[in-house]
Amino acid sequence: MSLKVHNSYTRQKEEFKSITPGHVGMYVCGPTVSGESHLGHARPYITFDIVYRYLTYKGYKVRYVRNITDAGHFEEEGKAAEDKVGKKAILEKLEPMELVQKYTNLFHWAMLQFNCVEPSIEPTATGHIVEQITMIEKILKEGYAYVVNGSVYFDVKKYAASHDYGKLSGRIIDDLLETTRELEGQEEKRDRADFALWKSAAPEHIMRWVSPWGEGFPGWHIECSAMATKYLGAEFDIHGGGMDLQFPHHESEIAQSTICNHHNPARYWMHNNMITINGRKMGKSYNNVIKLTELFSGNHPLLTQAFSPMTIRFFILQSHYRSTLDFGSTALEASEKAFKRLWEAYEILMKLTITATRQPVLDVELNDKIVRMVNEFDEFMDDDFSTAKILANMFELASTINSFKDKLIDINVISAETLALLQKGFKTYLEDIFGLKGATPNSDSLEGVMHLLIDIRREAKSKKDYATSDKIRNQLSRLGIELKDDKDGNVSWSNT
RNA sequence: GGUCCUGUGGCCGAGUGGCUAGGCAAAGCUCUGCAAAAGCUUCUACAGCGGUUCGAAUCCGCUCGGGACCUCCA
Repeated sequence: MSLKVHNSYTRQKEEFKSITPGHVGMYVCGPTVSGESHLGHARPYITFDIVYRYLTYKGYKVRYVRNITDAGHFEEEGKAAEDKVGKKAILEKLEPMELVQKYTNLFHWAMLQFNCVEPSIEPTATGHIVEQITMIEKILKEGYAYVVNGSVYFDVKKYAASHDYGKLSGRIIDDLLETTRELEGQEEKRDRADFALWKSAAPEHIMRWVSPWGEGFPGWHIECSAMATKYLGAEFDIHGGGMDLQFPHHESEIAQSTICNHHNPARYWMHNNMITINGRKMGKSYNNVIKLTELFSGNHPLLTQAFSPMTIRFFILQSHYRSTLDFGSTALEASEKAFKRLWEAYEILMKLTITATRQPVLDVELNDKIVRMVNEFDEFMDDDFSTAKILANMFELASTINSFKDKLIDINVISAETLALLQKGFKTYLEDIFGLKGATPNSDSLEGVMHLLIDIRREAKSKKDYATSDKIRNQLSRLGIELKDDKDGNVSWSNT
């Protein structure tokens, strides 16, 4: 079976073939650590975490590079240059690097909560100023950039004359060149479509570096090109990021890298869609963001309760990464319940064993159905990472699993091989590929206490002392522990 | 204004022209001391109008609605 990936560059699903057999180089645009991450940011990191995990599952050795943007860029190109990081730092009376550190730590904490695998390399923009300057010099030498007042701009018009500028984002170069909209302070640029490779720093600009063109700071797009080139080479396999980065960020990256390295940088461009609220993109400019800390604590007017990182992760997995996903408290509540049910079924599944002592009578139809549905996991995943379809199959299988447990269906009607396949399929997908986790295991002492309480309750019930038995059940419920009377007389329990 | 995406049942969401996605909610039933959990059943939708086709949620056209990008943006 071969993996098919939707390539934004060609707007088609293409068979994935890595440049170096057995190896994959993947670059994903990481966070700008000048503020707290919100729900929208979680999507690419979780999406590409799944991509990374799946490629690994398929046997590839993946070098996953995700940058940290810690260099302050201009707030709005052309306007009085102001350092995003630096400006806020003054307000908060912090060193820029102190601020950067704080939000980097917070970001790492969030990634840990989401159970995202750490990237192989997590380079910072400030740590690669030299590489960026070197790259700009190369572009200048090639004749595709020009210097004005200590700033360097990329000559888009010249590039477009011989290259396909706008292909990735579906932009028409003439439109870009002819757009009548006037922005202030654009006089330096020869053309409106040009973008900065290096910006001369105004005196109040805190973050600044010495360069051949004077003190300044790198343009927004160059860091990704420089770091991707350094760690993945002139041509690598996958470049990922949010759809909103397609233009101008990724388009510019292609232009820079192509001139510098004489190579289209990435074979496959993957873009995740946005998370929306009431149909509108979640973003700072819309003032509708829900920070991850707010999500985890439930401390936000739009939230009815706190939501765990795994609920969020599951929520994201239930849709396809290229579709918009509409956030809502009710939608998250649904995901929370669904995930709980699925995970409990998974735990039950892992404890199931074939118990037949004599030759079992196989239910061929059920066997085949289970085998087919589990085998579809890979099939769906190969089809541009259709995680939602896999979950749909899992829910159908969950009913069967629960029926096995409740003895509504005799476990012995399926073969040991089928059960093993089912167990392996669930484990591999839920844990290894989807990166989901159940609650942290309970301590031995709590297990012991629960055992005792369940025992006392059973005794009370046998004496028809329902006052006592209900008291135990209700008090535990208040503590967030749910008792479940199983069909076979056993009592199981779970933290809610 | 330009470029592009999108409109699925109460809600969230899969959907490659023909076969019930799935989840949550709701209702009924089974089980249960009661409940919860679990299982089973019900709710059969594709914005509107035309067209192509034996057959369309899926292709084409128009209309209406929503959104993204064109500026920092996941």
